[in-house]
Amino acid sequence: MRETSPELNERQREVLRATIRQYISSAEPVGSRSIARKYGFRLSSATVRNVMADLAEFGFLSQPHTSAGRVPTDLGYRCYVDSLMDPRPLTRAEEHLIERRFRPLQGEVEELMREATKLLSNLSGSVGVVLVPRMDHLTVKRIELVHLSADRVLVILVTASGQVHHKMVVLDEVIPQEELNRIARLLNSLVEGMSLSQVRQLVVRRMAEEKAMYDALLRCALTLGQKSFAEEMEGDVYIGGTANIIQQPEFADVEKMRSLFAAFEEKSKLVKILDHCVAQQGLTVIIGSENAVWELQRLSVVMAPYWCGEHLLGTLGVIGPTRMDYSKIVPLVDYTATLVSRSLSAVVP
Amino acid sequence: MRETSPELNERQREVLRATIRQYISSAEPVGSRSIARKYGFRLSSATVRNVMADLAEFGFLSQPHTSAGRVPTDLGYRCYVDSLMDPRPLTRAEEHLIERRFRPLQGEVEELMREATKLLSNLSGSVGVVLVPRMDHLTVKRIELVHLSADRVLVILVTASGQVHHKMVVLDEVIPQEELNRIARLLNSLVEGMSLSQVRQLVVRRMAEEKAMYDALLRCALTLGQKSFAEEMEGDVYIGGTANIIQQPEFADVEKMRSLFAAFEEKSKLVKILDHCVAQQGLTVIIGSENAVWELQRLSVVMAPYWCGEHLLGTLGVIGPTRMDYSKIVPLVDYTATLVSRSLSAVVP
DNA sequence: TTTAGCACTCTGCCCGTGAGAGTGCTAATG
DNA sequence: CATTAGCACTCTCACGGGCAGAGTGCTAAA
Repeated sequence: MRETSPELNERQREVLRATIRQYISSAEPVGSRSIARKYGFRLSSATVRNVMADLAEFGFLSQPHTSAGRVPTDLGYRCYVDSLMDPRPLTRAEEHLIERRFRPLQGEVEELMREATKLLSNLSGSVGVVLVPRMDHLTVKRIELVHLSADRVLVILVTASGQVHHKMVVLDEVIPQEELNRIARLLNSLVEGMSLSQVRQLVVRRMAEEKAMYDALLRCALTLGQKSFAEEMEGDVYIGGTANIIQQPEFADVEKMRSLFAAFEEKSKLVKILDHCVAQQGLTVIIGSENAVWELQRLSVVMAPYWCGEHLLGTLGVIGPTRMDYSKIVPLVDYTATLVSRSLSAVVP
Repeated sequence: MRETSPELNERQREVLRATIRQYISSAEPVGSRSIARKYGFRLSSATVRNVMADLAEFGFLSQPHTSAGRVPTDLGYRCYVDSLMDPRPLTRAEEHLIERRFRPLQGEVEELMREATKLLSNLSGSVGVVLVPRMDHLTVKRIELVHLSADRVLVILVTASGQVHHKMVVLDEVIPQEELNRIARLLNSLVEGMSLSQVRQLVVRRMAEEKAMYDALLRCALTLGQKSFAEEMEGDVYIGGTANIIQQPEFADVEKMRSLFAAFEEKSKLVKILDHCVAQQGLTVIIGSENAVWELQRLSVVMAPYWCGEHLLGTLGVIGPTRMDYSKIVPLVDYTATLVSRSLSAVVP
């Protein structure tokens, strides 16, 4: 791989584009003849052969073995995605399909996420994922406390976007439900509208102020708050359409596939990718070996962030073989992210 | 298949048992020689051969082709599970492992379920599932109402076992949070301690009594209750270790595998099995073609119910190839169900 | 009733062969 | 000088024969 990839002339670009398109649809090494024919006979196979040899030397194409056709490298795909492909926008029908499926889910956040993975996987033929990252900048709508048993309290947190999280907290002392209600009221008046990270700061700060300690109720509230929100809430991952990836010819290798599915189950692995992807604030394509997670080395990821109002909430997208149809999937992910953002933002006025 | 399977003599039983054991561990057709050798030379291969021919005629064994070894049929496994195998109890170490992993999860129901699928899949080498069926007979601990936006209210339901469910309800009128709090208090006083199906009945009955309609608050409460609990809450399914099943040699067929994974994603399919399984009130083994869901025809299911107090909550178990190690997995599922029940029952005193 | 022996069958593997696809190189062409 | 036609070469893959191995079923002997 070279530091500055050499700029290609028009013909080289044409040949590379045609080769990759062909390979994406056929999954088989493509020879010079079939490319030459695609050109409408304007070039002979021999010429194309020469061009392809150049492209192979640049590192955009490779041969499985001498005297086989050419296959795109990750670098080739990168070039294709960055400057060669022309995105094929969704059809009206597809847009309507997506819209129709999202419409009835206004405010049902979990359902919305699940539906998004389904849509993404169905329309792309790959795996759809939706990532809800650490929720530090979600705003708190309300906190409820429910007395479960002697020393156990269930803390329920509702965010402005309608998500519900709960956590069980074990207390040192027994607090009856009546008292819990008072504490909840106090807690709500303190934190409503704040982001979670602000809440965490607030709790720490107020705990430090010793004068707070004279108010038993406040002390209780702060202790509870600390126990509930001390640790960062880890992100959630929705995933759908894993069955799709089994068919892909690149997954004949059973062991590769096993480790891939194991990775899908281990959510933390997927959150890793997210971090890489939230950094850039727009649609991102990660191709094969560019991926930090080794189980995904043979896969590509197309992800786009989605928003709730002006808060970045998470990212969603598609995981599939590097040989995926980028020109179709990129607009799909883009549009889905837009619609999910719109749905989420509609709830908080 | 015969109506009354012929009772086998001791030798036939011995041979069948040895054959199935051998096949379970090797996954290859087993010949008469290897069985004869296992016997400690008490029988010649020729004799075993005759016995196996009988067993094949009875339908307990079959041959992939003439002059190959024998393979157990579903009927053969059935016989093995019912009367041939001797369950191999968990080792102390395994029991402790399970106990240790469950102990810190007292009351964290969702976590407990997830951990159970992990344990089941790890220790069995197959897929672990936990099914929480329609929750009609869960008792209500508390209901909370949170005002989300103008006409949207989030209804949060906490069960006695510590599960949290929520649902968004769209109202015809705007109800401020203050009012919601009053409604919630009323609702709680009405339904605390009832089962969900009782709540549903109550709401219907009270709605019918016209006199209730004069009390605006009560009317609101009932309307809300109806909207929240009208439809049966469908069961939830936790599933883990799907990666395990990929390695199994019986899943070389890609299309079979794809449809299987699609079935795993479609939870409703799995709930079907549950129904079949809750009917019998103990540990159940469903073998291959006995299964009603066609995607699972080549698989076996070992499931056991678990309880919260004296209420049957759901079932959990293992899905794997028919060639699974029943004598180990049956005790595993049994013990796991016992421990999950104990954990769940510990919360509600 | 059990066992030894034997002929038979079916699979899986190795290996050589040949067709097919595609390349790289060279020389001819516009 | 870029392009093309031609050709020898290489590599894969599918096919088929041959062979070893495993296992059976049957028969006859113990």
